[in-house]
Amino acid sequence: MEDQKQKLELVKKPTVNDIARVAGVSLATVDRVLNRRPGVRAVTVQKVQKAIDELGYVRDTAAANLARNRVYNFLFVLPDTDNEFVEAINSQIAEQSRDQFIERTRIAIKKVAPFEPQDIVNILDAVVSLDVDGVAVFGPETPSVRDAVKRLRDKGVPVVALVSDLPSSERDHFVGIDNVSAGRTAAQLMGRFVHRDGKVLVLTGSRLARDHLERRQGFDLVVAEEFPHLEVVASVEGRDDPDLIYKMMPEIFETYPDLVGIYSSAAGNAGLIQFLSENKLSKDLVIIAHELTPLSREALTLGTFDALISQDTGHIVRSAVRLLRATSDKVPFNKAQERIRIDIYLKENLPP
Amino acid sequence: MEDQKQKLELVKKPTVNDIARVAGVSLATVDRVLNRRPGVRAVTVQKVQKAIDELGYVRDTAAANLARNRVYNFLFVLPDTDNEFVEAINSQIAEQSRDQFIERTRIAIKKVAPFEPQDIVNILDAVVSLDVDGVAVFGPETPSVRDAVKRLRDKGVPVVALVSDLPSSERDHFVGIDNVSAGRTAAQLMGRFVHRDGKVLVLTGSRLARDHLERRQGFDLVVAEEFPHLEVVASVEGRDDPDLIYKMMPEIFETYPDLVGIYSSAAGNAGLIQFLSENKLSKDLVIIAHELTPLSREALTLGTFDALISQDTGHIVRSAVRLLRATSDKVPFNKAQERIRIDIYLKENLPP
DNA sequence: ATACTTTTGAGGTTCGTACCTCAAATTGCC
DNA sequence: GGCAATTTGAGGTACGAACCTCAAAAGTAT
Repeated sequence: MEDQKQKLELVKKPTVNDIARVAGVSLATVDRVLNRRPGVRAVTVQKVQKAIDELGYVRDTAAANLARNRVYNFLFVLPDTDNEFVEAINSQIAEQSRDQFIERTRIAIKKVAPFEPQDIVNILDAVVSLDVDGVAVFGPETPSVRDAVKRLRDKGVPVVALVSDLPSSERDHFVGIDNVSAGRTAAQLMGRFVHRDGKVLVLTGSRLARDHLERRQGFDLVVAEEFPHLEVVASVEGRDDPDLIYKMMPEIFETYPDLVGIYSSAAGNAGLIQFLSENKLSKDLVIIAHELTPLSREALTLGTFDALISQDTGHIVRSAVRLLRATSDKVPFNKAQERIRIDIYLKENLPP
Repeated sequence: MEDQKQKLELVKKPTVNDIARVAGVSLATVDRVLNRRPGVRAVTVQKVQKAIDELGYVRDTAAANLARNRVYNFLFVLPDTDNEFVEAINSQIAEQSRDQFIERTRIAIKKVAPFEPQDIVNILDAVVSLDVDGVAVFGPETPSVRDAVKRLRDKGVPVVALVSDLPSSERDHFVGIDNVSAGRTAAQLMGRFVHRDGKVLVLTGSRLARDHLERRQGFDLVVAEEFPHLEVVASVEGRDDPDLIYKMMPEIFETYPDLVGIYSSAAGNAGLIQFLSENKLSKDLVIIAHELTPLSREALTLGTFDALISQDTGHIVRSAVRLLRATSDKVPFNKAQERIRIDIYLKENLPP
C-alpha cells in the first residue's frame, strides 16, 4: 500500500528563485528588495513582498552568512570585580567563545571599573569606531549609561542589558531574572522554612544597584503579606565585600539576638559563611542566598545555607548571544527559550 | 599606534583548502579523507589528519549541509494519552517544528498506545525503512523496547530517551531529569514546609514506570534521613487517571486522618485538585506535585499546591533535537546546555 | 620493462544567498 | 516624440563544503 522508501515529509523551503518566479521579476530585483538596496519602484517592491508572503519565504541565514562571509563581533561589558558571579559569567563567555567561533561569532570582553558609570560610557562610545555588531552590558542604570546606550542604538548597534536591567534606556532586550520575583521567592522560602517567631536580616549589596533594591522590595512584600511571624529589619549594605560583611556580623548579632533568618541578596557570601561556621550558627538560622557558585554550593551542601536563588550564567550568556544575533539579523526569536528562570536550589537538586 | 578601524579579532577559521595546502595534497584527497571515502593510502590519510589537527580545522556544518542539501528527519515517539505533561511536550514539538523547519530539520510525531511496549517496538522497527535520521523515545524500559532501540542503533540511527531513561538499552543520550533527585527535592521541601508530626502520602502513577519508582525512592530516603517527624505511608497508584484519583481520595483520608502532606509524583493532578478544593483541605495540607501545567499552575497560585517540581518541556524538546543532530553529525555538544534542570516552582517564581 | 591496479590531482557543479556590472527596457518630463 | 533618468534583467563571482568525472601519476606484479 505504502511506498517502500518513504520520506516523512517532502516539503521544501522556497528560495529566492521561487520568489522571482512567482513575482514575475528577476532574481536581481528580488535581491534588491530583500537587501533593501535602492533602485526598485514601490510597485515592484510590493509585488515581491507579496510573493514572499505567499510563499512564506524565510531567508536561509546559514547560506546568507556564508555568502557574505559574515562574522558577528560582539562585545560584553562586565564589571571588573573578583565577585564569584561575575567571574562565572566571565568564564562562561570564555568557554562558549570556542563554540561560537565555529558559528561565525567572535566575543570580546571589556572590564570596567565597577560603580564607575563614566568608564562604561567611554567604552560604549568607543564601540562605534570598532567593528562591533552588538553589545551586552552588565552595569548600573545611571543617566549617563542610559544615554550612551541610546546613542549606540541610534547608530544601529544592538544592545542587550545583562543581569541588571536598563529599562529606561532603549536596550533591545534584557537578559536576566525579574528581581522583584526573586525577592518574593526568597521570602516565601524563608517564611516556610522558619518555624519560630523572630527577625530576619536582609544583607544587600548597594543601595545603587537596581537588582538589589528590587529583591529587597519583593522580599518585604511577601513577608508582610504572608508571614506575620517574621519581622524584616533594616537592610545591611555589604557592598559585595566578604571582609566587610565578616566584620559587620558580630554587631548585627548583638543588635538582633533573636535573629531567625538571613537573606543574603547580593554577593560577598564568603564573609557570611566564614562568620557562620566559626560561630556554629547555621543550625539555628535559615540562610537563603543568591547565585550558585562553588562557594555557595558548598555552603548549601554542608547545611550552612538552606536554599539558593540563582540564575543560570551559561543560559544568560547563550541567550545574550542569540538575542544579539537575532536583533542584528532583524529576525524573530523564541521568547520562551530566552526567558531566564529564577532557579531555586536545595542541596537535593544541585546539578552534578 | 593602533589602526583607526580595528577589528576586535581577525582570526579566521581554516578551510578545506588550508588543509590541502598544509598537507601538501589536493582538495580532492582532503575531501576523500574528511568524508571517509575510499581510495586513499593510509600514509596520506595520516598526512591529512595531521594537517587537520595542526590547523584545528572544524567542518563548517552550515556550509556542508547546504552543499549536500541535507535535511534532518527526526521522529518523536510519544505515549498517546491526554496527560497534560505529554500534551505539553507534544505542543512544544509542534511549536518548535516551525523554527526547526528553517534550520533544515523536520520533526514527525508518532503516538503509541501507552503501556504497550509492543507498539513502540513495531514503530522502532519500521523506522529503518523510513528516511529517519534520529529517534526520540518517551516510553517504558522493557526488554523488548530495549532490544528494539539496540537494533536501531546498530543500524546507525541515533536514539535518545525522553523523560524516562532507557539506560540498559544503548540509547545515545537521556534527555530528562534525575528522578531520584527530584524525589529527594520534593522530600526536602515537604520536610521543611510541614511543621507538625504526621503522615505523608505519595501518590504515584504506575509501579511499572521507572521515573515514578525513582521519585518515590528518593523521597523516602530523604524523609527517613532528615525528617523524623514525618512518616511516609504506602504509595497509592493513581495510574495518571484523574477520575480514579478523585475516587480514591475519600478512603485515603479515612485511613489516614493525620495526613499532613501529599507528594503527587505523577500525573492526574486534576482529580486531586478537585477533591481538595471540594473539601477545603488545602490549607491544612502541604501538597507538592510534579510538572508545571495550566492546571498545576493555577493550583499553585491559589494555594492548593505548595510547590511544584518540574522540568522544562521546551528545553527537553530543543535538547533532544540538538542531541540528535549532534549525534547524527558525529559532532560534540555542550553538556551543560543539555542538562535538564529540576525546577522548583513556588507561586512567586512562576514564569509570566 | 610491461601491464595492471591503486592512488592522486585537476576541474567542474551544486546548495542558497550576496553583491557586482553592464546593457536593455521602461518611465517621467518637457 | 525625444531625451535623460530610473528601473529592471541577465549574468557572473564568491562563500565552504560535498560529490562527481576523468586523466595523470605512482605503485605493484609478472
